[in-house]
Parts: sequence; structure tokens; C-alpha cells
Amino acid sequence: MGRSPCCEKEHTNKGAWTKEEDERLIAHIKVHGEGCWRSLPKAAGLQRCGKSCRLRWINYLRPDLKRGNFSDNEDELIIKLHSLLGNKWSMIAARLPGRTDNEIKNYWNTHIRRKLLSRGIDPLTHKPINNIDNVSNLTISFKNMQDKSIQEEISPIWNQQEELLRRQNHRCPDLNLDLCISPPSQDNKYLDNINVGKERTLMCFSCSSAGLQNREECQCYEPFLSISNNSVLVKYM
DNA sequence: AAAACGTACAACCGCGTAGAT
DNA sequence: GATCTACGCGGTTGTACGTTT
Repeated sequence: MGRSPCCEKEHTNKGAWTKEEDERLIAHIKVHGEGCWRSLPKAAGLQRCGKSCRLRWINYLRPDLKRGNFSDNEDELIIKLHSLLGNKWSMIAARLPGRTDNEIKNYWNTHIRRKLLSRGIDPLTHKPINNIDNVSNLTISFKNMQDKSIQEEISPIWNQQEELLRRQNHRCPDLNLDLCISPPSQDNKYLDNINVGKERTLMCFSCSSAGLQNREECQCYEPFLSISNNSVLVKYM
């Protein structure tokens, strides 16, 4: 049995919203609040799909939207968050007050992608285009951790790795998940410190999920994850 | 002036998922 | 556990507007 349509398409308007439709939607949400998008159009006297109402409100009509050009700080923050989260636009938007996922997605595709390309950086991998074979690193330090929201992103990955390690009869350390992100480290001493004695595993996200036990089995180009006592090192191979 | 082309962004579509039944 | 429903997300499309030829 197929999925039923979210609305009666033959009775709904499509395309650009009129001023009157905007006003009706705003007035209805002011009185009744957000939510129950399916029943909202009828209640508000709109011939629109509930999804369309939701999108219009979230992306355009919400009073807390910032609008206007992105600042340089916002640009850099988006780039950093994208390097960490990928195309998780809603997660990125959650860290930019007044900006929507749709707005950031559009801005990425029209501005930032080109900006990175002009810097010689691959917008997908965040690696130098002419240096694709080099290993680059992103170190996620467990020290001086502050950003709880980043912690929420990292902890599932961490938990996944921990579960795998448990299955491999590794001892589970006491986790301090008060995470923060540090810039890519070029400090060889630091890397040596991980590589000598403290490094516990090295595998890519996808292949470790699939149950592969060592990186030699991994033929893909996913980032590798290395867990030490006080940090996680992500290596882009 | 106007046609062709490029850009920006609002809006749509389909899918995944969580919660309800 | 199976099915249904609504919501939210990310990819894609449509189109208005600006620029170039």
C-alpha cells in the first residue's frame, strides 16, 4: 500500500505565495502557534499544502529570521561546521541563530562552494584539490571541552566505535564526553604521542559499521577514526 | 533594445523516521 | 509487530532578476 498524499493536490495552490496568504498564515500562527501543519491550511483558510505552509513559515515568515547578507564570521562558521557535519543543513542552521537550513544550503551552493574552489579547496572533502593523496587530520580533543551541541554530534560516532571496541574485548575507558573541536593539528609530537602507545584503533566510519576489523580491509575513502585516551583523530585518507 | 546566459533563492518533491494505533 | 500518519530533512527544480553580448 502506497503512501497517501499529504494533501488534496487538486485543491491546493502552488508556486509563489501572495501577500494575502502570508498574512493569513502569520495571523493564524500568532493565535494558535506552530504545529499540526496538516490541519493548519484549512483552519487558516489557506488553499495550500501543510508542508508548504510549514516551509513558508520556517524559511520566510518566522519573526526571528535574520535575513540579509552572511557575515564573514558566519561564512567561516558554516565552512567549519560543514567540514564536521557534512550536508546536515538543519544541524548547521541550529548553530547560526536567525538562519534557516534552506538559506544556508542555498548560500553554500551559490557562494561558499565557489569560494572554497577559488581557494583550491574541495568543498566536498575540505581537502586541497591538488593534494588529494595527502592525509589530513582533524583532531577532536577531549580537553577543555565546551560545546555541548558538538558533543551531541560526536557522541554517536564515539559510541559506535566504543561498541565495536567492546566486541573486540578492549577495555572501555571512563568517557569524558564534554567535547570540543580543535583545529587540525600539524604538531608531529602530538601525532607521535597518539601513534606511540596510546592509539587504540584506526578504521573508517563506514567499514567499522560494517564490521570490518582492520583498515587493510577497507577500500573506501571514508574518514578514518583513531581513538586515544583523551582525543579522537579523524584522518581523511 | 533584446536575446542569451548566469545567478540566487523560494518552493516543491520524495524519502526516512518517530509516534500513534 | 504491522500499518498508518505527520513531520522534518536534503536534493532538486522553477523562475525572477541581473549581466553580458
